Amino acid sequence: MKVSVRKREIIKVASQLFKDKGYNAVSMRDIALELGIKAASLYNHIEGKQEILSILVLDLAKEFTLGMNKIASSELSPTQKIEQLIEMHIDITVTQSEALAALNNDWMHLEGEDLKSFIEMRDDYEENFRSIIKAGIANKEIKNYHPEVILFSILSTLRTLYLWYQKRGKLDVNVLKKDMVAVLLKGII
Amino acid sequence: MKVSVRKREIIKVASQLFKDKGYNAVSMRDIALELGIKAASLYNHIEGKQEILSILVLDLAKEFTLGMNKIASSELSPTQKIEQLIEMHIDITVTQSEALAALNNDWMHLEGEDLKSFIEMRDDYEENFRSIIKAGIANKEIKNYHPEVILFSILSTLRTLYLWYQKRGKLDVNVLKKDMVAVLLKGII
DNA sequence: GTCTATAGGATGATAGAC
DNA sequence: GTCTATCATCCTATAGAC
Repeated sequence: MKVSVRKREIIKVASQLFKDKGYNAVSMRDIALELGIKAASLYNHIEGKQEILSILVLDLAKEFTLGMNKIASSELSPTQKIEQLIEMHIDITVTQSEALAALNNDWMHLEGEDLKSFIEMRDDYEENFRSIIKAGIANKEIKNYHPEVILFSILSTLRTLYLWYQKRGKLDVNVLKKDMVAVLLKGII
Repeated sequence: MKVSVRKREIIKVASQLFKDKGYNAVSMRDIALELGIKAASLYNHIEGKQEILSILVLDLAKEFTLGMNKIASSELSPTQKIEQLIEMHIDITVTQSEALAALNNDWMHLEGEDLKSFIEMRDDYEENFRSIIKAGIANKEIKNYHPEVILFSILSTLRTLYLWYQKRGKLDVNVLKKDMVAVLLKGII
């Protein structure tokens, strides 16, 4: 799995364009133009447009899966696990917001096995998160609301954080983590 | 502003396709196929593909703007205003999830004045929401966290609710409102 | 590693018959 | 109101020269 410098450049440039306009609205010519070369030259480094999307989405999905597995299998309490998950999402948002945009918005344009394996990873991730919440409710650490409402409320905030962090990016990451954990866990009133 | 029955059918079918695949991945031929006619026939009812997107996104944006203006200018407390906003989002999610998907994911494919007026409505909406939160903090009704974190956390949950409601759609709307208001306002622990 | 040239197909939209 | 036929343009990708 060695990836050349040029290939990494292509993926990076493409991810920035995907973030703004979406996978389908970005052409190989757009990507090439940004790199100062012709579209045909891209094919010396990558197999095609699909490969760029697969790398972006699947690499990040694997990173989320690894992080979740580590946290889920730890000895922490449910609440502490959720705190760790929130912090993981914030760290990934700060360092990989472009790939996160592709994962959120363009995963449906994956094809074949790539699409299947993405959906499987996403479903596993949600199932792990759901189990942590349910353990917390059983535990009395977490209030007895509908677990799906809790899961959705936290996940949707974390998943779209990238949209907002770029605009309000001046906010210190540690302040963000502290306030975000507090708002999501303890509410606002 | 009279809209023919056929035109409404076209917009409805298109919105369902846009929701699944995104504006750019849906062709006029796809829309026509779903209606059992040829792509060229669509142009007797609509100006073009762009018009479908404009109607979907701008009509819904205007509905949000109206709802916000009514709530913001009421005599309710900041917390009560936020409750009303949450309920409004849930009602719109339940009745217009396809248009909501377009508003969330495809607004950037609007052009010219339509794009400008959408962005203006969206910014106004957020500014109104922000003011309500700040009034609540000044009021001591709402805890003194970073207002942007509170705003983002609530808005991102409400904006992506349509993604989740379709999957877990069996949940009763009133149960959803009750639990969602509680989770967002009072937290989970 | 980049180029030019081009294949082969999809796209949004129009003209004009029925 | 729908059709067939078609245009002009864009798209991803390949072949082969340099």
